[in-house]
Amino acid sequence: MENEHTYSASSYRTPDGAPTDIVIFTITAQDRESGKKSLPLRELQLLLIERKIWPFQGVWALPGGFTQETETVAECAQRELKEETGISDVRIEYFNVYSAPGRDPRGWMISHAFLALVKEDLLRERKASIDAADVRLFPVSEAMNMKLAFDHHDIIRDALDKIREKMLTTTIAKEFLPEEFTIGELYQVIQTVVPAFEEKNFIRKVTSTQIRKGIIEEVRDEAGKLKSSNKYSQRAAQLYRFTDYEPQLSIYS
Amino acid sequence: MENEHTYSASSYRTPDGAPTDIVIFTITAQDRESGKKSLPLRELQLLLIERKIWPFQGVWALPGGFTQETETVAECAQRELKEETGISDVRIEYFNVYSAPGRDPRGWMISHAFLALVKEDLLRERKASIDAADVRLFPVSEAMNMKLAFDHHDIIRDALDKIREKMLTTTIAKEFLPEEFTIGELYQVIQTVVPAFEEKNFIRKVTSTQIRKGIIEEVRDEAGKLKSSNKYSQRAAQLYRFTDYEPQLSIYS
DNA sequence: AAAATAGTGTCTATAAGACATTATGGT
DNA sequence: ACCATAATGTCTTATAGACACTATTTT
Repeated sequence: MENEHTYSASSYRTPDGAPTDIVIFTITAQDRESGKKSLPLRELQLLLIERKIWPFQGVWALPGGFTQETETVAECAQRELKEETGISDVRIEYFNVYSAPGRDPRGWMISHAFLALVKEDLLRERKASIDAADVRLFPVSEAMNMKLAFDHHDIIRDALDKIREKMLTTTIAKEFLPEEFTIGELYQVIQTVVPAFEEKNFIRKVTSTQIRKGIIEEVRDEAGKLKSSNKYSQRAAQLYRFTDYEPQLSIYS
Repeated sequence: MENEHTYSASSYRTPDGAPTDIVIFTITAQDRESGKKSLPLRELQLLLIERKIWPFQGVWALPGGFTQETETVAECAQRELKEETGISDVRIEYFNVYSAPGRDPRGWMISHAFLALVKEDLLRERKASIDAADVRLFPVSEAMNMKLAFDHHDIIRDALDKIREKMLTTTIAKEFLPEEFTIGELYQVIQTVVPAFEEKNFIRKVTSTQIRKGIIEEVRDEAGKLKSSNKYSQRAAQLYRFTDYEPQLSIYS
């Protein structure tokens, strides 16, 4: 009877680990040197850590680590992110698995890749951990030309494709923006992630077109007066916030 | 020097396996009894196999099996699908990982779930394997009310959400249709997967609207004359085929 | 006044959306 | 003649797309 419950596959070769890798994107904003008020220069960056141990000692890599028996891979990603960079309370999203034989010199490792978009200020809390010599942001274009550990080059490429698609089809732009923002900031964030994006009448589409009307809404103060900001420009710009509405896209309607 | 290369994590607990599960959807078409020509009744179905061994002996489950060290999880899914059901040359797509502790009584198993959409006739080649007492199609609504092995209920629910989304945002409808099809068939396939889908002027949108114009094209015979079919109706309907064009959707443009 | 960003007016072509109407050919 | 499905006509309103123009406030 007990023999019936013997799991025959247990005598097979089993994986040597189920690691997670986390691709953290952020958009940095840097004020331009000209004394005048103007939109800051924005750049898409990602977070890497320098490996202190074999394999790929001294090489930059994505944060991540090994899943434990008592947690899901998503919980592992949250935990490792906290341990290695000090970042917590971030919405991370699973996007792919990497299982090519030989991808990890330590053995048979099937890695689960997550991505997260965080506001720049959250990264100020980052710290070097005992496992990493250093933690740093790199511009995405620079990271793609660096030597990276494992197949992290592929993982970053896939993550980038994914957020480009999501930037245009969902409201993830909000992950990069403050609660209240101007149309100019929103436009700039979209273009930072998707450089090819260009819409001549952007302000009209996003505010007055029927199907998109609900995505963002004007911010008003306690008295009900429209709230604006002249942080980036001489003329004050109307502030907006995202609503909870997520438009449903379709190629057939 | 050699000690430096010792993988310290190798002394940790490692997973007991990296299985794959494959959700195969098909749409069956059944002619209506009325002698007259009319559109067939279509139904979304999925393929399950009955387990012959512990755990969940005698319970219906998704096809799948254990990944080997020499293959990727995607290759495993293709191989297991072939072994258990006889289906090959199908485009399968990875969609999620299932890693909740305790999800598999055999031990710590992190499962990788794939989905595939196949034309009904491909399933005619299916066969019972040595591991499965039986292989059968079930209507999705019926499968969701059955007792299923492991967390396959969750996997199917997620797969269903995924194909509903993809049915409206990509051209996967082609996976369910013959090379040449009528607008009526296309409409019916979309509605079979997404019952809520309804478009009054469907034929016009899909054929004459600028942005969608390139998705499908009219089929012509050798002489260049428009080709039509009266398979489902008295009046012959124009035949169409999908092009290679995949529209890029955006909430901002 | 110049600069920099915000926002509106106006025009044309195209698309959406609703419905009624016509077309075709087998039973 | 009737039926089921295919396809078009017609009308109103909404959106796309282009581009010139006006608005606001700091330097």
